[in-house]
Amino acid sequence: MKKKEHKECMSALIPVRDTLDVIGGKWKILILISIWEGNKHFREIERSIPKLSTKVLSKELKDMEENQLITRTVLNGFPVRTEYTPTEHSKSLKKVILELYNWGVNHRKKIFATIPS
Amino acid sequence: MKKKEHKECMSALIPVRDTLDVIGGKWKILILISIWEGNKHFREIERSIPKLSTKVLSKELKDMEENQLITRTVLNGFPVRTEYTPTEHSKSLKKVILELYNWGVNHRKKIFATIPS
DNA sequence: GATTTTGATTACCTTTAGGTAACCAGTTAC
DNA sequence: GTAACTGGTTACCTAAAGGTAATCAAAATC
Repeated sequence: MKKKEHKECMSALIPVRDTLDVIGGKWKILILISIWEGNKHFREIERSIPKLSTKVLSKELKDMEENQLITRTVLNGFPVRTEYTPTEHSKSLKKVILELYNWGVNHRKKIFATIPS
Repeated sequence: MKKKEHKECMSALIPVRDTLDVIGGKWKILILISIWEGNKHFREIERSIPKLSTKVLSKELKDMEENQLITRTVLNGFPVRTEYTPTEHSKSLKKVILELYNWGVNHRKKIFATIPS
């Protein structure tokens, strides 16, 4: 028997990994949506997402700022307020999330159509 | 100052989570692509993906079978062989992955265009 | 003057994902 | 008979993600 052949997997998957890193994790999409919906302040965003802790929110907001999904502005006022606003770039994610949503809906149909057989 | 308003985030995000669970993780997409490319046997798939261990492959193949992305067939022969083949359902993921890829490519452009300023 | 609100940071713990290596039975080639 | 192939399983360990709770300063409210 001759040696089995196998094809090597290409690593042009880096951009796919990048995208999954940006929107992956338990909270990132929820936080993004909260900001898209108009929540601007730290506590406002925190309270809009049940069970989200300040620590995680703080870390995710930094990540999202680095990834240019949001802009952080410190307003000089008496109780110093910070504003988070979505960038134009962030909005290009809406299409991606919609795609994930559509596939997920269809997948549920497939799975539930087969299990109760 | 009146009580700040904040909007609650909807949880129609379950299908998005589902999709991320199905394609998330370090290896799932690589394994899928390997099978799409024609690799059918356990060791063949394993060798096509550098650094992938048998334990992780074994677990991921089970997950993928449950999610109806692949079909597992045991061929009764002398050295018992097992074949993994992609389902039609799995192919609907190609569009999703392409979408992730496109966004990732564009995201890299954005990020690298800003950092060396 | 004590508490509450603002936007956080820090230390510590738990949970999950993933990695390492040994081992199994059956078969075939050396 | 011994080595290597087939398709896996098991026990153990590490690393990363996430959760809990305390703390911070400055200002406003009670």
